[in-house]
Amino acid sequence: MPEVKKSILTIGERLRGLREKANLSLREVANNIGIDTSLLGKIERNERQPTKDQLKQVATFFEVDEKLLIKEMLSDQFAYKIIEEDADIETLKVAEEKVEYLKKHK
Amino acid sequence: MPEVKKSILTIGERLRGLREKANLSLREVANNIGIDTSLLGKIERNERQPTKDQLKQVATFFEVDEKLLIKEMLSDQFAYKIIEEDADIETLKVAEEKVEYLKKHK
DNA sequence: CTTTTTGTGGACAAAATGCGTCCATGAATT
DNA sequence: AATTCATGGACGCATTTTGTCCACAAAAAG
Repeated sequence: MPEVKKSILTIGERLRGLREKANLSLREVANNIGIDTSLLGKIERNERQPTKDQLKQVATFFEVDEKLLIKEMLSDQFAYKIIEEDADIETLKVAEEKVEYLKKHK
Repeated sequence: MPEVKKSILTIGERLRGLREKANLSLREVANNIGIDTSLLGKIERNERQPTKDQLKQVATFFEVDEKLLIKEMLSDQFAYKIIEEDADIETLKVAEEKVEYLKKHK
């Protein structure tokens, strides 16, 4: 039973990975999802954040789960925020509790 | 040994709690920390987000730990984002991994 | 060696987001 | 009645972020 290597990737790195695995140029992908070449490049370098719609397009194009991409992106945002604010990592656990609490109490 | 009741509070609710426990009006607190009465009210109702500076002022005024307030605020933001995007709660765990990863690899 | 393709990046306009203020209103307090 | 208090809408303003255009350099293709 082979070990699954679980790599930590930013959303940009993941998108670039998908594109390179498919051996496509920025322009080819950008055209297909209807955005500027330069913009896609920036997204892959995490200089721009993909909109929900762009993520959806990419997901369909590469046939990957959109929810997964969203998870990748949000976790990026959270992680950067924690580091940027020099906040305790426990903040994320508190957030978990709050989510559960909020889901229970409407 | 008494159980400590651990309540789930938003940053706004917590600030309001502090103020009401001290029996002060919005204006009294707002004047002291140098912001508009209406703004403080909105902050307590989570209609506005306190800036870092405002949080610091509040912390000194009520003599509470500033870091704690920040944690309260950030976890709010994360939780609301998760719910708003209808994202998996596991997103927060991924974020944790990323924080640890980023801290290790500079 | 020249031409084309590819990715990067800067500058900038446009759009979006969010803060803070002013003011009106209604409820509560005195 | 008069004052204090909290709420909330409307709006200006500043900051942030998106998206585009264009130029440039490296790499690939011919």
